Amino acid sequence: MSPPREPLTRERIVDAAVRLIEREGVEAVSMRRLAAELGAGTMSLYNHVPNKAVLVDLAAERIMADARPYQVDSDDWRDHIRAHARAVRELARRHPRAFVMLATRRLSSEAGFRTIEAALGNFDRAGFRGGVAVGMMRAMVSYLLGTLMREVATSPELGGIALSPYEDVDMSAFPLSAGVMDELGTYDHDQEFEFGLELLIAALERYRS
Amino acid sequence: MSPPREPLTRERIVDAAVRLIEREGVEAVSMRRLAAELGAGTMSLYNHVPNKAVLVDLAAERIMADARPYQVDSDDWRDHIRAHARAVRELARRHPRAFVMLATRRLSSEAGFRTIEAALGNFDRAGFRGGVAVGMMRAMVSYLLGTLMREVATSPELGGIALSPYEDVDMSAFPLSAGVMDELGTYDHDQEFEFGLELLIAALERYRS
DNA sequence: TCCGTGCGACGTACGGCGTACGTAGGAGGG
DNA sequence: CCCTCCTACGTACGCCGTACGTCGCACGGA
Repeated sequence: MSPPREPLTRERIVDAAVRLIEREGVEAVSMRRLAAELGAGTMSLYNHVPNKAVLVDLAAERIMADARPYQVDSDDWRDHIRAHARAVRELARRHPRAFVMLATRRLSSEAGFRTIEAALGNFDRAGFRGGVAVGMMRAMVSYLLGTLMREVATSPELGGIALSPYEDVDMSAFPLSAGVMDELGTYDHDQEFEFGLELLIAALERYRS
Repeated sequence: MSPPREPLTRERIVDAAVRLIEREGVEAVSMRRLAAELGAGTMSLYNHVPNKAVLVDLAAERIMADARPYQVDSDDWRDHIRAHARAVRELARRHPRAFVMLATRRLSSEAGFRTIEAALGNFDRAGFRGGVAVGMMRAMVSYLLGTLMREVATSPELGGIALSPYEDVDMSAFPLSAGVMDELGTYDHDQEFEFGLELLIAALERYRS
């Protein structure tokens, strides 16, 4: 009568963790809850995973592995940078609840270097080498990290702010803000992402000449 | 004999929370620990603060209030933007353990609009108005958020990574990375911050013409 | 002076957490 | 047939946030 329970596996545990993270965020993950979701005893998990921290690490890695290498058929370095940036954004949008966690975490050396190498390749194509290329890559990473954190934080489908922020503030003290109140109160993430991206690319172009 | 205990106050509680956050980070804050630090019973705190979440909010606000308006004597819009950016960085460096929390949190409308208004003023000086100015401000905020998160996360004095990351990775697969291994393994936050900042300013200049 | 009355401090208790530790049962090899 | 080892699991400890009830004290009015 007892259905032969699927045996516990690191695989199955990490899967469950990833699902839970994507559904309710990292803070919802607990060993007890995970075990319950798997129909197992809490402590059984510890036969496959040393502790919660590395379980979360494993889940983060699994999600990271969902980053697909970008595809682009162009010789223009700008198109490569655009495609790379958009691929990162795609990852963030596929896993909004996990993104902050991913961004905070140190990536595994292997995957990390794959990304770094690709980025360096793009800057190389643009004519940037050595320390300058590293600096540009880091500036780009910073911008991506920042916009995407903001985008994820303001996406309404996960409790992000709706606002309009001018509840009980005396706007007469802030004339410039008042003049762009409509723009301040709304987000067009597609357009904003592209705007910032083009801004940075323009800066690189200018740096070249 | 008993020294007349200083009475509990919202003020004193928030102070203790701020100190604890700056010393050990938000995750170290607990009502029990805070009470112990104040020589009071745990539940006494609830006479002055409705729950932990708003206590942390209050602490965040108090830290935020430490943001000093920047000073600069120049008519050049670039200098204003530089000064503003550096002021934000100063705040992050004064409160590294709290910065991620601050960045994640929604700022109080009043302080928020003061910052926004100042930023819009700088873009106005540069000749940018309306939606374009808002877009630029957001791009700038994204960059600041990103670099400073990275800077704080990699600052060694709070458990940031030391690395050199090439533990057991086969570097021959990543020739470009291998070529800049020294640069990848070290951070000069001052220089990197300024580099990215100048990059963005250059982009704005180019956009103007 | 005495008596409410109200407020701040505190203890207890509940349900949750991560996990150290001990145990039990079954599978596989000698 | 027995021994070993691996996996699953229960119990327990020390944390957490906080609902709730109580107690003592200061203060105002009679």
